[in-house]
Amino acid sequence: MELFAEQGYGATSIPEICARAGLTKGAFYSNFDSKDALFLALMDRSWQRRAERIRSVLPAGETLGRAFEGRSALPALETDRQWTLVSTEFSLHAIRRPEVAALLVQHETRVRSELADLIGTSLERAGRVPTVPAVELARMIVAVTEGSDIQTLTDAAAGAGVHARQGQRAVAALLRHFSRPADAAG
Amino acid sequence: MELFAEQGYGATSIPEICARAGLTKGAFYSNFDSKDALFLALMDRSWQRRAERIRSVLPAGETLGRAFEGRSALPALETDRQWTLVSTEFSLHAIRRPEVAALLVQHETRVRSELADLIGTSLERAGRVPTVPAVELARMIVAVTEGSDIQTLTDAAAGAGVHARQGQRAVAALLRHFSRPADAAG
DNA sequence: TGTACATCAGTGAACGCGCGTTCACTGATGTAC
DNA sequence: TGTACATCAGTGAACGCGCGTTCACTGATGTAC
Repeated sequence: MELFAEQGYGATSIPEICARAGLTKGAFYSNFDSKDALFLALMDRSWQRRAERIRSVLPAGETLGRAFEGRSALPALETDRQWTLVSTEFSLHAIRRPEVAALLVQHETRVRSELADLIGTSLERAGRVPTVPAVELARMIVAVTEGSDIQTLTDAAAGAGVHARQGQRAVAALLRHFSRPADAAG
Repeated sequence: MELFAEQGYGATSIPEICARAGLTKGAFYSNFDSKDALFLALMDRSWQRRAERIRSVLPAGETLGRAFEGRSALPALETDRQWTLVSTEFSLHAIRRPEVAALLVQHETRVRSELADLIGTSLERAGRVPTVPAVELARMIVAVTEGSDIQTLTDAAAGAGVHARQGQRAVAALLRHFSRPADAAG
């Protein structure tokens, strides 16, 4: 993960990975068929970890963009440089390889449906109901979050003023725009 | 561009580039100092072309998400596979190299300010005014568009049902949420 | 128009190095009796 | 507890190949007179 984040997937060689892991190349091939197989295994583990982290953090409190003056409860997950770099790289990898894309879509579908539940709960707690299917709302929220994360990291790398809050503002806007008070008409 | 889109930047070798271009490796080194230098030159040209295309398409009509029942005029730029792959790859590249990030931020700043003008014009035509600085709105719109483009390409690669319109809906929502009728109070 | 020279993008051979991959092996750990 | 064998993650040497980079060169195009 460190090397893929620092240098990119394609630019990282198997010998480099082995050196960083403190193992020989033989050990690599006794565990994985190829660099691709390692990438898949790595992402699978990362997905599980991230899912756990999201599950443990999200219901806690901290609102994401304070969508409804603190009454909604989608907490912000701060931009994680390594995760953003590697998972974006993996998305590109998947777009190029249909069989990998299928795995990624499967994972994203799971994440979105969990997030949709959470959005439903949050809105409900704020006395609102979604006006589009919650999974579609989840999809838009993920899109704007990922796009913002890359912007944030680019600005940070350039030493430019960081606009980290903007992603959260956009998420709050989407939550509000695609929901209405529970007692009002659609 | 073809090779970078198909295989990724890091995974593409200079001899491959030369073979595709029908030139020898010597010719490569007589034109560029390194693969990085080629990437920069390529992006610079792509940025100019894309800027021209945006300028020529945007004022035409076709609304982006039909934000205000056709009265606003931000046309949709359909997702361009090669551009999305290569420019995302370039963003990752920039995040890893501060001096490249500076160039990218410079370009993005230019694009955002042009887009901000366009947003201002579009809203005005719809009898509305932005409630946040138009460049911030532009930033959010770019974020959600780029995030959606990657989702769209991933879904397409997996053969899953495509949700290409969702990015546009989100953009429309942001435009509406961060503006108000020109004659009403802020 | 014709000759002489300058320029310079592109050639192609050469180099050493690190790549991906294979494979016979070692040696620590687990199991059987 | 002690001995014999099985397992298997990891070793390290070996291989041929393609990589990035250099460099003396060619030959088409442009300029001077």
